[in-house]
Amino acid sequence: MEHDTSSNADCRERILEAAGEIFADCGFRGATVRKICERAKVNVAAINYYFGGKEKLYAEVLRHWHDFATKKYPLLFGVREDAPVDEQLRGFIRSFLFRLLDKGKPAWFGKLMMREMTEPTRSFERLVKEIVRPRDRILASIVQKMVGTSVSEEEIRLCCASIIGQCLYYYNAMYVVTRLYHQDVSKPDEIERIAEHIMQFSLKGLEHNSKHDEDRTKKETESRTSF
Amino acid sequence: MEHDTSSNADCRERILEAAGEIFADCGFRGATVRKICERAKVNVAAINYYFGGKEKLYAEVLRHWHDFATKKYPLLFGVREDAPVDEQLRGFIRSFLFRLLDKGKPAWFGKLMMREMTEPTRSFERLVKEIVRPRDRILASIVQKMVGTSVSEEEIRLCCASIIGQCLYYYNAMYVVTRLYHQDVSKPDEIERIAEHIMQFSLKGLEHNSKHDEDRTKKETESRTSF
DNA sequence: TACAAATTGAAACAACTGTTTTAAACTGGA
DNA sequence: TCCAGTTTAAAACAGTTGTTTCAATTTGTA
Repeated sequence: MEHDTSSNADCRERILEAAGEIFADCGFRGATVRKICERAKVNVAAINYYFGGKEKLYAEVLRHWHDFATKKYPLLFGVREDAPVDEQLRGFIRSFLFRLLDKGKPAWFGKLMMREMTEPTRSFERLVKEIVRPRDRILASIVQKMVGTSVSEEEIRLCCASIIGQCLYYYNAMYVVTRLYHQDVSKPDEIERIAEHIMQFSLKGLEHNSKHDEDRTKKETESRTSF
Repeated sequence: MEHDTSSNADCRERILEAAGEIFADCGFRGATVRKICERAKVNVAAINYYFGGKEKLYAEVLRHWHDFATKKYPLLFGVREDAPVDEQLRGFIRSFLFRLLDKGKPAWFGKLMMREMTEPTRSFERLVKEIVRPRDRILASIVQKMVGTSVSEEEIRLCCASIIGQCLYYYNAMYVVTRLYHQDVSKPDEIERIAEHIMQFSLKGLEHNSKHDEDRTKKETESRTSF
């Protein structure tokens, strides 16, 4: 029979589960097929049999756990698109943080994405096109609504970067935060507190731009690349 | 002769140079002794002869390039400790960004540090104690001066995280920024622009927290806007 | 010059990598 | 029951890893 997309749920599922954890923990290169197979309790040949190789398994893992993450934490955390922009931004930040910091399966995809950003594999291009860019567009449109139309494209990009950067920090520097402050950033209460701080910090950061735009337009017009 | 700390400058130096680049590019696990030796134009046995193994070489590389980075980009970018706190913060941000984004050797240590944070090696503990914690203390004291004494330790930590997070973003998401906006974040002009944005964004973010402190009009007159 | 120590070079080592092979075990329909 | 087709299992494969061995070469010094 065809062993392409959706048969042999048992073994296949077990491999996807084990691979999700191992890839998230060790990265693509650091994860070994033997480690994955041991955790999934299957023979080393199973990965090649079901997925056709380590790389194709990795691509499947990305797909599988992205669906899972999207289902558990929608992009705006359930906030409706016609809600006040402030609420939309808060939803975005909370979703982004929970996807990265929540314990276990929900965070697997976030970790994989993070690894793709710092050391891309062959899946990078697809991920940027299908996942990063759409999300970036949504955040940019939220920011745009908050700062007004007189702010340049580039400054909106910088503001988006400031927001995303604050969120990513808690994942990237997780070991440091733990070591330095003995703070567990994966507890839901803590995530909520962090989210609210980033929300308030960014609200003020954005407000600045919306009031000052006329002073700085002369400096930025040179490098404006609108589409 | 003793081949312990500072002899055989030629071969040793060449290995440190090559290893700095390869480790920064590929990480500890990703870098192979053969790749390093090939670039350094030495035999594969040289690393074990001069440093006693890959791991000890790595520790030496961290030491060596940290000294280099500190010399080229001091912690506050040359701003004196008695300068206005705003200037100190600006110096800190510029130093942090240039250390990460500047091209070639100056960035090697920043990249190695970043890798240590996301996937620690045996050098992690020492780096946190000797480098991360002191730097964190300096930033915290700057932030403390800016927001006043009535702000809790935890809120200062959150603010420091927001500042560092914004800086780290441009390194961690470098591939994404390049792909998404075709923007080269390693050009000095661009780094300066990013630094100034983070400076302004953070100034407002901090101001929010110190809203209840009234006595802070002396050094920030240039950037007072809303409220 | 002579000689012991330091350095280099090529080959080999054992451990580990992803993948393939080969055969045995299982499965479900005739 | 039988038996093709599917799935599992163990072993082996070729390639790479960090490290070691050991002889050849270079170096410093008396």
